[in-house]
Amino acid sequence: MATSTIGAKRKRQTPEEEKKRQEQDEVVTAAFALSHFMFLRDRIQAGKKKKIIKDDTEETLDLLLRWTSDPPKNLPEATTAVLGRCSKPIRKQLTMSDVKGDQNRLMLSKAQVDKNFMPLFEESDTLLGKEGTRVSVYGPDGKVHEMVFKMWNEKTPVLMSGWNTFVKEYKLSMYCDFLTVLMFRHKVTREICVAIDFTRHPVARQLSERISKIVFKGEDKD
DNA sequence: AGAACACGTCCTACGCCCCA
DNA sequence: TGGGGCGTAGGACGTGTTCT
Repeated sequence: MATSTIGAKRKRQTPEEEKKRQEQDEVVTAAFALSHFMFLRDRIQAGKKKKIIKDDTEETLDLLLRWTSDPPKNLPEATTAVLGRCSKPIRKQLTMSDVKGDQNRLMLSKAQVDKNFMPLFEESDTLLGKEGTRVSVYGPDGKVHEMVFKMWNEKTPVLMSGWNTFVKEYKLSMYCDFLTVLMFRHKVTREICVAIDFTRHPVARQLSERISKIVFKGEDKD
């Protein structure tokens, strides 16, 4: 029941297509409501302890393994038109801090950034500097958003300055939205760019360490 | 001047690894 | 086997900047 956005093209829909789309929207809305309900229930069950109940179910693992084993989807034309040297994609489940309005940042896994993104950087790039690197972020629809990619304390890679707008524009939600983040060099300008797609899954909780490891770190295998 | 926003740092939870 | 140390990711919160 995952709904991906990459490659989605706007075109006039027949009444049947429109009805089908509405049905899909209703399913997604229901998944959202269920996610929110389960999140609140978990927080109540967790009580005073801040411990978060994580999703460690085989259903979720199976769902995500099928998602990550999918062949790469088509990028929007606006992105493929400028696609130069390209990194391996990083996948990530959105967390509370990623979508919190007052944070305006997307935290990425250092291990995956080091492995997948760093080979694209050159000495002239200012990633490790205090100001970070300005990057053009291509959304699922090919629209470009200007953001800053930097390392905090030389250990935490974050995407900021514009991330908040991105979250609002695509109505991203914690836990149920999963990002595919791809870094590449612009074919003409040679600047560092990022392409972000998101896929919505019926997942209501943060993934357990076990599932994260299998699904995300398993991708590191060459 | 106060509110809102953006950014940065610190704290905590958790997993992994090593050693007794 | 289990406990202590360490590293990492996520979340909380403080501070600086901009806006009204």
